[in-house]
Amino acid sequence: MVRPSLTPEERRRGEQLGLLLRDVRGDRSIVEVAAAAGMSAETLRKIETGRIPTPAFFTIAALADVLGVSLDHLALRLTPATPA
Amino acid sequence: MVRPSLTPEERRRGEQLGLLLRDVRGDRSIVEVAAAAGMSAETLRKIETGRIPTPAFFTIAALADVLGVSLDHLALRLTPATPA
DNA sequence: AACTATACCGGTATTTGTATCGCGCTGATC
DNA sequence: GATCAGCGCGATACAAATACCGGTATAGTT
Repeated sequence: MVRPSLTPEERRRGEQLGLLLRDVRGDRSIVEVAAAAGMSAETLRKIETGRIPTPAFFTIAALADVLGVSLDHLALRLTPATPA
Repeated sequence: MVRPSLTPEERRRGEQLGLLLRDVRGDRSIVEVAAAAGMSAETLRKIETGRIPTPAFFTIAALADVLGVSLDHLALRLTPATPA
């Protein structure tokens, strides 16, 4: 009747997204990228380390824009099972 | 020093996303699409009507997948000013 | 050694996302 | 005209997203 806790799989998915984003960031600093995407460095750090497993759509969109990656590219690599 | 409230622009952006999604849904029922995307009909309804201005990334990704639209397609039409 | 920059983590605070329930409305069918 | 299904909204409940602060660690510079 309320919002259920995130499943381990959802958390894993968040980790994957984080790893992917971190990889794409490359040498650029967290502070720089976060500022460019209009978010705090803490938030970006948590996203990259998977401690924010289900970030907001526009947050990821801004990041993808700054990092020069396609959203579809990100999503495709992260739609694991999604069974039934 | 805490999480600030959403700006009117962010809310407008959420409305735009909702309109876009509703448009793409076309004739299919909310119930059907929501079920296919793994979410409740209420949630989809709120997203479409802009009452959830900043939905989760994976939620939109699942919807985009079900509706057969590109995430980049959605994001591009919604990155309004984002100046400086 | 002191300083600086970058990164990580834990805690705290507030807003938002998501789910369920209940009520009202409309349209179709009986 | 009563019933039923589907859509919409408001209220309620809890978990999560995001931001800021303080502390810690590591590496590079002077």
